[in-house]
Amino acid sequence: MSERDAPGTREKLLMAAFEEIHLHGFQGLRIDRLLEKTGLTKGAFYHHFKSKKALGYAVVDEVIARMIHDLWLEPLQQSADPIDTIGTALSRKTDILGEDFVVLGCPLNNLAQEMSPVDEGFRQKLQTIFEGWVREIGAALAEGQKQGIIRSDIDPAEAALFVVASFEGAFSLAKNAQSVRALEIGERQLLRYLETLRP
Amino acid sequence: MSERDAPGTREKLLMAAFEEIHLHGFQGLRIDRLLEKTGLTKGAFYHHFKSKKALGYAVVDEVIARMIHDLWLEPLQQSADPIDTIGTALSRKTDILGEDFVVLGCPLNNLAQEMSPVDEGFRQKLQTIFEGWVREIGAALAEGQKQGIIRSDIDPAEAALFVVASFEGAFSLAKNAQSVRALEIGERQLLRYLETLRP
DNA sequence: ATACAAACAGACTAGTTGGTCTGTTTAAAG
DNA sequence: CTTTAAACAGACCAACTAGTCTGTTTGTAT
Repeated sequence: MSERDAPGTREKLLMAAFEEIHLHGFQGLRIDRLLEKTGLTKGAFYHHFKSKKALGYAVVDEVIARMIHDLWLEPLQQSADPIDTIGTALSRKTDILGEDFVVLGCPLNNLAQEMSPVDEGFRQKLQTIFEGWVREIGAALAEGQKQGIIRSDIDPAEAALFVVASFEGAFSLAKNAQSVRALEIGERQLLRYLETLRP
Repeated sequence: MSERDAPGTREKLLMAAFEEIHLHGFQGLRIDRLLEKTGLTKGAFYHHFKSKKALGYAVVDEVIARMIHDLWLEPLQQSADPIDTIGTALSRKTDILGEDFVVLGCPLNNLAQEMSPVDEGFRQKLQTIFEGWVREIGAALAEGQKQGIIRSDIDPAEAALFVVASFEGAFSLAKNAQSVRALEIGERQLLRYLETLRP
């Protein structure tokens, strides 16, 4: 148990920063509060991160990107039926994340809404994540078309974007209403839409 | 042409504040920049508004609420076919508002995402607007059911929430992508969903 | 004309916050 | 055991910004 643990300290700052950003947004993130929360000091922080913005970028690259990957992209990889996979991915959200998490909004979309007009670097990083997300769903739908379990007259890329858009929209409404209800309704109606993609 | 025009000055501040909030968010709104933009001074501002927050509340109540009303609620009132009305309302957005407006995001959703976790007063005001919006679409769909032009086995309230959620979600993606494309795709797929509500 | 209150003008203040800078401690190599 | 650089500690700084406060101007009622 060494007192000095560079990778551990960095990770602690990253995770605490993710929580604080989820709670207050990036601009609402206070370095002092972060240090109080982690029990660290300015010296430690600025040793690991060049600036507050650099911390934000790291949260996007290392925390949020991985989260989307684990919850959405990974399950879609080995999937027989994309519609089923999306359906279970959707319904699992509320269970895994919990109501307290949900009413804070989607971390990806929160940051995108807040920072994309303010900082081009944030925007590009977040856009990359969105694009990858849509691309993978689109690919899964296209694969479904090949297998004949999805109608051939729909555009997989457009349908994929709609899935992400609807999900994020319902998440937004849930956040503002401070209730998971909107997200649940959104999921139900989104599944209804997805079923219309079957032959 | 009087120099002193209280209602005019207030209106000028309101509209400029709306633009600045649309550009930078409420927390990114700078009073000094607002005054520079309007050619007014601190004295004028704090004569008309008790605080920055009071200005924000006024923008929500008087600018954003009216905007939703004019673009969504009004058209739905005298409407024979709600699905058609929603469809034209959707497609008109890009035309009326223009690309420059669209890539800044939906003013309502922007503010909701930013402020609902930060300030309960904002959250409640914005929630009231969202609820009214969903309620009116739901009422139009229910009326459509009565007339037999919409399936009776769907829940109008849930479908209405999904319409708003999808629209806002697509708007969000468009904002982050800095392109109207996502919004157009979202509209197209949303219309596809809406058509499945017909008998 | 005069009084008076509303409508401003603008210098100044106080609190906040990201970032810096000097100095100290730990770990690991030689 | 020394040495050296990474890993901290924490006081301090400088910039920014909402809000205040005193004073001035304008419209208007009497």
